Amino acid sequence: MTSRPPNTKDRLIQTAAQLFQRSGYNGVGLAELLAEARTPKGSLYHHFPKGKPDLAIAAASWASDGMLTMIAAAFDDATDFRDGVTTLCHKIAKLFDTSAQWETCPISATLFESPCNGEFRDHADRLYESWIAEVRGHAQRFGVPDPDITADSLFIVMQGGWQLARARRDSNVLRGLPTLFPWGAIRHHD
Amino acid sequence: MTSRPPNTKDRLIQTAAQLFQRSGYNGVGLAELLAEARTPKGSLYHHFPKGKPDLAIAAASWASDGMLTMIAAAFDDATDFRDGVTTLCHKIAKLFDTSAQWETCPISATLFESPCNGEFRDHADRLYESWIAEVRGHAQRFGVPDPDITADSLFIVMQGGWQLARARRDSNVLRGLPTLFPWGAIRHHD
DNA sequence: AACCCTCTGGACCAATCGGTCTAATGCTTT
DNA sequence: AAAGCATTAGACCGATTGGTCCAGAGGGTT
Repeated sequence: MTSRPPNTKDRLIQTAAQLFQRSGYNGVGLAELLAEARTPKGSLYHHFPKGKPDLAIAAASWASDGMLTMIAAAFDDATDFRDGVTTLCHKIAKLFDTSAQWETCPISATLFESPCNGEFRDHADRLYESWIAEVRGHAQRFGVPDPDITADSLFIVMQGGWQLARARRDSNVLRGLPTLFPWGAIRHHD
Repeated sequence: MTSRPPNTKDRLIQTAAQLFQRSGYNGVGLAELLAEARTPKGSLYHHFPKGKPDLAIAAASWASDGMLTMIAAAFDDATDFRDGVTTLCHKIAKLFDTSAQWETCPISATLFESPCNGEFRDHADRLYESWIAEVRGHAQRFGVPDPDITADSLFIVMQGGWQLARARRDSNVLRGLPTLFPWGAIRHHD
């Protein structure tokens, strides 16, 4: 795991991301969160004046950045696009094994059961779209026939794969995803 | 939507399923739930002695049954397996349009952020597995080459597809899933 | 030293949480 | 009619929720 950052704000963000991913936005109380981060309540409302919602946005963004760099790392070292997909799936399978195996997608857990649905939803959409855009870029770079559909498909398969892996408690579901990925069948739908 | 059942217990189950799907298990208070179901608190604890967790299990089971009959209906009227997949995707796209478009998979929303993770998790796994088993049965009936992988794949693609559809607020993502589904590429992974 | 501003520490708050308990209300069976 | 059980109704409870507020600690700058 990442070591505990000395910076109070970052410590809040990271423990929030961690706890929200485990129990969801509404499943984590400020008391638990502050205890875990070893931070008094005053600091929270200094760094995040709007309180819990503010912190949730920041935590989701931080988690999203982690995923972005993981995607980038997988495709930067790849010989072709398919190779990148395979390493990404294995990286995520490892992440699945490392983390508690009942965790949800951090974005979904943090932002998709909010009280103020509007802002949270928009932010979640933007974060997801940034993942897809990152993949799409690499697909284009490797000359994949249909980068848009390809990037969407990878997102779909990874999200669903994580869900099934969690239900089965088996990270091999994730490792098997490249086999399932529709390499030949990619084409536009109306 | 389904009309409000006169039976108090069923009314509790159905409104619970509805609200949990919208806001998650921890996002719904008993006060809101009871008000929506027009039921006093005593009735809840009469029908569900263990309270909220009990009700959540029942609500998830009820929602799961709905999905099972939807799957069965899609494949019973189908000429072949692919046809069944297509109608199922269209049915779910319709469901997506009808329901509020920020809802999660009912099982996941109800059971995956619980306090008592053990029992909830096991129940969620069983419900998901029943969906997959239903699909697998139809795949076998239609002579699909690899029923296990096929059923798993459909689950993965639908779960991920729902997620992307929600992010994009576009049910056509779900309607396009059959195109994406790996019809030719299906084979075993080690 | 005096000042300023960022940040921390935690007491305190109303509101809501899930849950318990008991009285009253039916409906059924004798 | 009387008894008995299933169900409803809601007052009430301690614990916890997210949030406010302010006193003071800490570190620079002058």
